[in-house]
Amino acid sequence: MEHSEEIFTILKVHHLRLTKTRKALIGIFFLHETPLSARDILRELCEVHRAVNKTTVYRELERLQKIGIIGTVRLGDRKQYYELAAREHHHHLVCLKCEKVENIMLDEKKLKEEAKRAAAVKNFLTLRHSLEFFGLCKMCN
Amino acid sequence: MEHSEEIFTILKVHHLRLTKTRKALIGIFFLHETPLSARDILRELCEVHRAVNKTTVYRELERLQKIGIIGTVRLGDRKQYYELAAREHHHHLVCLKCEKVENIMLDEKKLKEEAKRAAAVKNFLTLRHSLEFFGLCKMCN
DNA sequence: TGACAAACGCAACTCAGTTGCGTTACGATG
DNA sequence: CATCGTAACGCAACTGAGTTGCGTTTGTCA
Repeated sequence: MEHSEEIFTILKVHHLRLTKTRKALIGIFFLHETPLSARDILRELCEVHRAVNKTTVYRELERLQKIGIIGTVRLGDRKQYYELAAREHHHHLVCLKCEKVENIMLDEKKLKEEAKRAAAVKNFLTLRHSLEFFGLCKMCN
Repeated sequence: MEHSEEIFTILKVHHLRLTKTRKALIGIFFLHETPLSARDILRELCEVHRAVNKTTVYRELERLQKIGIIGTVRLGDRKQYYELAAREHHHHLVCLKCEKVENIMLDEKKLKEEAKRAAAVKNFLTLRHSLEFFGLCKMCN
């Protein structure tokens, strides 16, 4: 949790207070390197911290996203998942059996060139992309 | 709708009857080349055809998916989208402003190699992937 | 034409996320 | 240290996508 300090200053800049809930919530993100759902976070907050309302969690996630501390991903189901934005750009391997998620780093140069070329034909300006892989993890295949 | 005939034989093989609703629903997919949500389909069915219940639409979509006539995609929101599986493998450009969706074809050779290499390290067996691009379309930028 | 299974409609439900509103508490200022 | 404004909070009620159970209707085949 050595990066917490700089996060706390980011919060200050945005006039966000350092409440117990917020501190605990940010702490949780440092304990996991794969994306978490609102439900995951709510459960973990209530277990290790104290009872927190789901509305608070959703509002907090929205705020942290807005100031760029966390980012969101979709992993095939209808939930939204959240992870620290500071981590290096990566993609996800999602196991269809046990639902475990792993991160992978890809050399995307070729993909980006190709995507740029294809999108340019349609006059489309790409701002971001989502790329996830679904299959069977080490334990499940 | 020239491909309808072969679809009808696929239905027969799977003991699926040729009901008015089913025929109309399949017809709708031939009228659109970009993915449709259940709500889109329900609306269009009720407009051009007749009142259909949403449960029927969801069950129908599930059946057509099971026998491989349609496939599903996620486009960033929490809805599921459906499109004809027979179409060539492609990806989507999603406009963040007007929400319009366009298809693009990509040469994925390099991406596939790279993904295979990265996944192999984790002993992960990739079965499918999702790759969508988000940005601004021709009209919106 | 009758019978049987597939298909259907309806109502009630789940699950993720949102909204309105009244209350609590952080932290800046005096 | 007291106070005051606003950020943060909890609660209850809501929305929107999708699901389930069950009783009724309708294709299809003998």
